[in-house]
Amino acid sequence: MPMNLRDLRYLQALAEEQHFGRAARICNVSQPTLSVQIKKMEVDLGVELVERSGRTVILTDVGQNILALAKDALASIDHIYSTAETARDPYSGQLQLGSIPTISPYLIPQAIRQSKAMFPRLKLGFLEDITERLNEALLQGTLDVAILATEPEDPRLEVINLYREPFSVILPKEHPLNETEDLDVEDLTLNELILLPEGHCFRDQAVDLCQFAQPSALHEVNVSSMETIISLVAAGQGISLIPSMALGGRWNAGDDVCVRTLNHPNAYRQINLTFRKSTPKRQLLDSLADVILDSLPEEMCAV
Amino acid sequence: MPMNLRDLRYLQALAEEQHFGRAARICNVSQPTLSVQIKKMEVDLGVELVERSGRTVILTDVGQNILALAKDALASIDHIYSTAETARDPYSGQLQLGSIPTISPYLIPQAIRQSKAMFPRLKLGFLEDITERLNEALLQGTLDVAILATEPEDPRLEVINLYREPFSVILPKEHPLNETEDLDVEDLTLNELILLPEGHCFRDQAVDLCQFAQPSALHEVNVSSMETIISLVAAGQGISLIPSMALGGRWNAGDDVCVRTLNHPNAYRQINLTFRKSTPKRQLLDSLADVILDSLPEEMCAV
DNA sequence: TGAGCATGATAGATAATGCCTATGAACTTG
DNA sequence: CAAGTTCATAGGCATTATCTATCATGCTCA
Repeated sequence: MPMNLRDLRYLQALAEEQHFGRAARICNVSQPTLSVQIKKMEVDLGVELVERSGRTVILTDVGQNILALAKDALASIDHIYSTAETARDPYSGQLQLGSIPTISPYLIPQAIRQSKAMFPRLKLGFLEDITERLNEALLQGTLDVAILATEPEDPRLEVINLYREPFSVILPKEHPLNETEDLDVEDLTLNELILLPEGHCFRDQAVDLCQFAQPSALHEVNVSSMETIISLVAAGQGISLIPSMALGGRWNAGDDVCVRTLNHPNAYRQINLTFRKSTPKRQLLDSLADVILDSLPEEMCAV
Repeated sequence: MPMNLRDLRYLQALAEEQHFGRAARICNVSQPTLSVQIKKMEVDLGVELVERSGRTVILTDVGQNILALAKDALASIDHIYSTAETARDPYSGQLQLGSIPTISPYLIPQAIRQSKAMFPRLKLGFLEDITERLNEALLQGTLDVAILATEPEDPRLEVINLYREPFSVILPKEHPLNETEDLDVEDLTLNELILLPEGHCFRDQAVDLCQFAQPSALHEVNVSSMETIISLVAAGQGISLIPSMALGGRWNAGDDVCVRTLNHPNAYRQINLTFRKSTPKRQLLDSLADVILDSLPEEMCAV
């Protein structure tokens, strides 16, 4: 009586529910069935997987370790089914797409609309989060692809380049810098600059670009969207760097903010699709890249 | 009829043998059994896994992809059993140990002898190769631990520091440099130096240390062991850098070579144990590190 | 303290699944 | 074209998972 994938699912459910009856219901089997199978695993492996002492069912240390491996195995199995589905029709199945907050509002709506038109059989899921957590989700398999502005560090990940997005400086209407001809990085002073909080890759890139002596002395503003920052600038609270697409159409709008370009060769970020090298959806992702590039505004230059 | 771990093993055997009958024999089942189960997988997944056309059985593209995932799943299952065994007795089971050529001859024999004494229930396997392939084997799960002189790049790997091993310069008996008081890095000239070929981390570290303007102009010698290099130096063919342990007892031996220390703060390498963060054998590895340190010659300083 | 309830373990019957032997079909080869 | 390989199919058998019913344990609260 060797171990079985079903048993691993039972173990996973039991760990989540901490309750034999509920776990069994989730697995659509009776409680004795689940109890017997767990017991069988314990005999087979020669270790105790769950502590039945007291009211709550808890996994033992070994149980925890084995559960982690069980999840790996089950993830591989899920990938097998997903691979098969993708092979039957590369443009069908599930695709979980992630994106960072400084990209999603300006790119995702159109991209999703276009994708639905181009890939009608595809079930598209979406998740917004910061780069670090999106990378984790990619590696874990929760996500199939993410739109990011940084190169992946993990060797299991790969990219398709999409486009370069220039950085723009935004200033209040009445700001003295509006008089200067060419706007330089040195003109952006540390105590005027409003940036997104830690964790956002755009903040790191802006700080990198400006090469502040004491970046830790930056005025902290706890905002979570570029839109809020634009409002703050419009209200005369400071100046900011923003990715060009966050401007929407406001290139020289009659708003309360002025938009200026920055005189620096590295004042841009490279946007790309990041995904697992081992993904079976490579063909779909190539097409997705095309679709995204098609939905770009004129100002962005594909690279 | 959901997929089964046994089915995955059948698929693996079939891919290896490219023959239903032989694959079945390896799996200890009859040929029809294997045929039926493969067929069932194909129906379940809705894709063709093997091409039966002609004399040879070949996996389809999808089959190849799915096989790779199947191997991942099976590896996780193996790890589950290994984890259970390790939990029953941390000092039992299998341990696959790897090491690079510039370490193994001087460390492994004693280390293995001591380990066998300290962990009598442990089945110890050994593999010598260059760093790159050992790292791959670690990630793939073929290897449990490797003794390396470089920090791992992959985030899934972790280290236990063992000791610092100084570099020594070896010179022929009659070499002019034997007259100089303090031996400096600059004294080692590019056209005299004999190093191991590309791929050996010790070569890279030696080149790094010397900071040659044109490292590509190095005189190439296709030797595969430090011992050969020592012989070449003894024969007056050049000079070399070697890790101290490669000297054995020959610190100031009556050989044909002179051993000198190098006047440079970075003239050493950090030796450590590298292993998967997720290993269940952490406790054993900590003990193994102690055993290895105990078996070191006096000159090495544990760090 | 003891009845009642919740929870997991056990037992025996039943259904599903995988396996084997025997045999058939297709293709290769001499 | 006949013989030999090789894989697929069929039908019976054995194993295994599952179910319902029931028991054992321990907690809760009057």
